[in-house]
Amino acid sequence: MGALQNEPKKADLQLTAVLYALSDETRLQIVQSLAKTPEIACSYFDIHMPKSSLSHHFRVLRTSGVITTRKKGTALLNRLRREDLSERFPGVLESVLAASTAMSRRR
Amino acid sequence: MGALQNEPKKADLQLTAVLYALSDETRLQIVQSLAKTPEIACSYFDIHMPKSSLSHHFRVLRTSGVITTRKKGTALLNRLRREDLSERFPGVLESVLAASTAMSRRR
DNA sequence: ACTATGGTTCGAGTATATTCGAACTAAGGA
DNA sequence: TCCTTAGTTCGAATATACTCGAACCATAGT
Repeated sequence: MGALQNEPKKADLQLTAVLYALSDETRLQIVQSLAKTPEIACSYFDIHMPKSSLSHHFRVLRTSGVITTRKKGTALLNRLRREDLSERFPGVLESVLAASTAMSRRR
Repeated sequence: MGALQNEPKKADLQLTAVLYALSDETRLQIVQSLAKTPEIACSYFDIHMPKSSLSHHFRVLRTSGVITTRKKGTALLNRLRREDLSERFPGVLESVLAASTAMSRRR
């Protein structure tokens, strides 16, 4: 509880909040990883960054409604809210994901 | 010149910058208006806000590459960079526009 | 009960954005 | 030439976000 309660319900998703959450390289990187796997723990990312910073970015993603987090033992498993997002904002997550993976492939 | 030179070339468009520019209600409102008309002057919006603030938001849209601005007499005409954006980030602007007009219709 | 793991929260410092008035500039019209 | 229009730029105030160490809190294992 606590962190997991800040997730907005589907009807309360705000487009601007979602776009803001996605407008950051680190968070986009997290979202890309989540797009490849159903559920991942925060610790599973090879993003070199103090855990309090990572936690901050996960919270932004969580409170904006991009991801959902559930407890599994001692870890927190994160999942993209694909269905909710594509119902409320069809194509947004999909196209951002496509564009961002296209960009990271280019480098 | 000056303001109009800050526009990034198509190849230099940054996804995060575009998403950031779109993650604000005022700017989204501007983008929605621009989507309905080919070109509009800044003064043409019924956004009640001091002109220096409006100018700021137009600059964010301009420097991120969402809009392009050209001079026409004493006014500046703004246009959405639809083609550039959909070539670089297919579907992003389109879906954001669709979602945002859907939201503003709801209120 | 102790310890380790995987995270969150707090707090402070720094950086970045937003707001807005005021001064400026360029172009058009009287 | 003077005035107006349409917008930019500057500067300062305020607000918001990011970064990160330190302290904290569950849960799992020993």
